[in-house]
Amino acid sequence: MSIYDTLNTEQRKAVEHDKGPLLILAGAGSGKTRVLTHRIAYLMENKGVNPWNILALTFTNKAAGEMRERVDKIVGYGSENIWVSTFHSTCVKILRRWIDALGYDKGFTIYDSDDQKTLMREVCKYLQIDTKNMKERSLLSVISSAKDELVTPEEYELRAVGDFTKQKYASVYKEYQKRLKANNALDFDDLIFKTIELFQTSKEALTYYQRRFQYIMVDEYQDTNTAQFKLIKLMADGMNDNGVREHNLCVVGDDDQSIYKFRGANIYNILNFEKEYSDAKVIKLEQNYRSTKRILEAANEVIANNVGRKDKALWTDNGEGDSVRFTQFDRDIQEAEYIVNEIYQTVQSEEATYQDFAILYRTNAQSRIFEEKLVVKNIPYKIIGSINFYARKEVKDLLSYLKTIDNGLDSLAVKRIINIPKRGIGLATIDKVDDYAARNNISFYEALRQADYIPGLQRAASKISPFVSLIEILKSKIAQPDYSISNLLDEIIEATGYIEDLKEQELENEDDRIEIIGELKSKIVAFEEAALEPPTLSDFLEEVALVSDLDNLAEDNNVVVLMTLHSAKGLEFPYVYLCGMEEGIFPSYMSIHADDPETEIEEERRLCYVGITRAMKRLSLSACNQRMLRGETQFNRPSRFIREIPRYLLTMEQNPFNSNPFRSNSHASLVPEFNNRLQPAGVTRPGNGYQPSGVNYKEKFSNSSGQAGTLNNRDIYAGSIFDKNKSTAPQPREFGGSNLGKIDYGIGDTVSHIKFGVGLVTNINNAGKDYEVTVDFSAAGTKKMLASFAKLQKLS
DNA sequence: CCATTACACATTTTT
DNA sequence: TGTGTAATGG
Repeated sequence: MSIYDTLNTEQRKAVEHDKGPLLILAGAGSGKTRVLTHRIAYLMENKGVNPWNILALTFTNKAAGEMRERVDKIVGYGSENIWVSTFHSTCVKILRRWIDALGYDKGFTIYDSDDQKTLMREVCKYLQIDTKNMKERSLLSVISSAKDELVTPEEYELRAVGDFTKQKYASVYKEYQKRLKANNALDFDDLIFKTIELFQTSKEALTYYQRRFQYIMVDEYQDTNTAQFKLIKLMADGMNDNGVREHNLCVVGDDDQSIYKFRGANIYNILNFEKEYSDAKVIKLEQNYRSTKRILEAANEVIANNVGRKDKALWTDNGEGDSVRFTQFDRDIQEAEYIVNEIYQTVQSEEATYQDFAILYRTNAQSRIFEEKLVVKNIPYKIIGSINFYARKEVKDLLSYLKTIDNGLDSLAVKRIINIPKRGIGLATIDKVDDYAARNNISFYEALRQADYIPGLQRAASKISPFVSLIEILKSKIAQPDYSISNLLDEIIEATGYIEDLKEQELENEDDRIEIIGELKSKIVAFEEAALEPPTLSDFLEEVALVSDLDNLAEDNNVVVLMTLHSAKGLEFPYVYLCGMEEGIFPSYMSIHADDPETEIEEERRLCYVGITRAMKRLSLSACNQRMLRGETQFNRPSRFIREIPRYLLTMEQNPFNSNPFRSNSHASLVPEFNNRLQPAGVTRPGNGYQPSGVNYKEKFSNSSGQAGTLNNRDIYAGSIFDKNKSTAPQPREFGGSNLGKIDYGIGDTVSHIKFGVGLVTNINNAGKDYEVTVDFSAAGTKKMLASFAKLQKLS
């Protein structure tokens, strides 16, 4: 029995396809990762393909990591030579080696969206652009789209002739790009763009990678943009050793799960793949292994409302399963309370554990209310997205120190920290230094070093020099062999008094912030420990630039996860709650009122399809008649997507709280007209006659009835089965983290530290809200550390 | 230079 | 509602 015996016919066909372009249309849950990994194994084992010649591209680190793991498992020897990584890190790897051909330094830094915005603010200031009319974000998205479409600033300028606005954009784009280069920095889009530029500039580089990557595989192909496609095409266009162009390009995707058009994903990459490669073979994977029949049929019915999709019919051998449930609540708080309570009950009954549940919503703003209820119920949870760990203030500050030490050319980082903690260096000073730097064509940091010569600085210069010496000292430390990145971080925190400064500011969530610094430290230590050779500071900063918190999902084990539908793509959960199924929320107000609502609604529908197909066992949909949005109450009708699910698949629940008898009547008009088929039909797709009205219920309701204004929380909660008084409980943000305030060891105890190993506690001082612990480590000597920070484990 | 306050603003966002 | 930026006065 071979590993390929477990594949179905189509999967097997895909796995055994070895030469020439291949498009795999893989429906949700059809085992596409399995196919990719098995195909890699097959190529190596049966076709003698050298692992060195295989490239597998994904969009997320998580996907790359999972594929790597699975490939390692089934391939065995030689798997480490297979190049499995994300588009962006692939490009970084290539650029680190060759980018000097484009006039950049190989030690370039990568700017995240925050950095981009800061840089854009500088650009706007310089070009005297009123950011009230042209917002940084929209300018950045113009530039991003240009880069996605491979339009250079020069080309953009040429195309802008005669169009005032576009000319403005062109000058912004030009200046922005100029400054990136001056900072020796690339933004995310540049990583792709510059790699293509490299390939077009250096024949040597292109040929090198074409020869190397004889077999290319691309996951989530529907999400590729024009630039990414160009990149793939360039690499896949090489000749093999016999001078033949084989185009051994295998792309896997699902046009129904294309949900990133707003970010430049070009759906025609997948729809027109066969036109681009006329000899392409197409294989459809239509058997779903994930969901029950009912869930899958609901998904199929919804997505069938889209036109212009590749014809597909997902089916499953799984059981019928429970019926899909749609629950209508009066208010958003009830929705949250009900769902959280149900999760609690289900776990109590030992039917499931917390990690089996996902709460999915359209916008991040919807998470808050669930978080409140989860805290009250003491249920461990994790919110994905909203604020990226690496986007937190404290983390950005400390990383900016590391960046400054690593690459003085990154002026953004230097400017960020020059007055953190406060050194009495203000905007006026920074402007003067900036001026001087620009005039002398040197970097901001270099200008700081020459502060004494900058005219008009007198007093400020004396404040600058200690900062420069500090950075120089730290630079010399990290240059020493055996001096680790975590040592450096400690040194930075100590030398700058960062934590003390944080405490002095007396911010309300001080503990959280300190905990976050501890987390950063752990991440650095973990990174250092995972590396085979001691990693450089640049290595670490690069890693940081390319990770998101979705990547760390596996770290927290038994928690309920909350995330947007976008973040949920590629994941699966036994129990899925799809909440906020309301017109104006999902589909979003923006899509309903877009210039081209048809297209935008289709993207929302694909998002809905993604959401539904995340569920394995049970799917619960819910909507609320009224919800608080940005401080005002909104009244929304249930989502059109609910109506697109045939009635026979759904169990309807009306306001299970049923606390206020008159309410259920007053809202009778909110019950959607359903696709009233009571029996399954064949391959039907009747238009159900529904016309998107685009009219928010808010108008209708407030015109026809004044009741809304007379209701308050008390009315709704009267007779509630839940205790409303609990909702004011204190709110820890996440579980499993800090033990702040209590430590389980004392003087004389033996403890272990993640890095320093085992040691004896010799002293403990009460340092405000934290403890300063002195430990005598057998290997590392005596160290003083903050308890919240060091995460010491008691051994005896 | 820094703290306070007023004000605008708010889809989704793998990297 | 709640956050992050711009304007203001000390």
